[in-house]
Amino acid sequence: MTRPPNRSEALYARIYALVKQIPPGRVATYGQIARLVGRCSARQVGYAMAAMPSGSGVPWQRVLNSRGEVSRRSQGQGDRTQRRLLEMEGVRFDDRGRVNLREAGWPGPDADEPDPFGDL
DNA sequence: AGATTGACTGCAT
DNA sequence: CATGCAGCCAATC
Repeated sequence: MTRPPNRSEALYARIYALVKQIPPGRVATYGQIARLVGRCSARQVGYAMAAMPSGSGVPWQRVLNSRGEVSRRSQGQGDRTQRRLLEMEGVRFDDRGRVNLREAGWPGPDADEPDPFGDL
């Protein structure tokens, strides 16, 4: 049979699958996704996002950096679009353009629902 | 095969 | 809390 799929492709598929599990109004970090996927660094997650075709159904806008901020893109105004999409979902940014990960952070794939007592 | 870049992160200053 | 530097893995030249 043909040779097995490249590790990179499987890795990308994993990343996309996890990002798809992030519920609206929540955000995750590159490092968080990387750890959930395993054997993957945050850079690969960012790279996967950049290599992802538009319209793939992946809520890429819900992935932020470890500081809870929208990462600056090398090209285009994608970062602006990302922030707008998140605000539209109810994610609030402070004056410095940062999101409170303690509040809007995605708990994980096993807790896709926010806790009812999530008030600190 | 070596060097450079990239939607990153953690630690030191 | 802002800035700087090293580590990180894959893609591109």
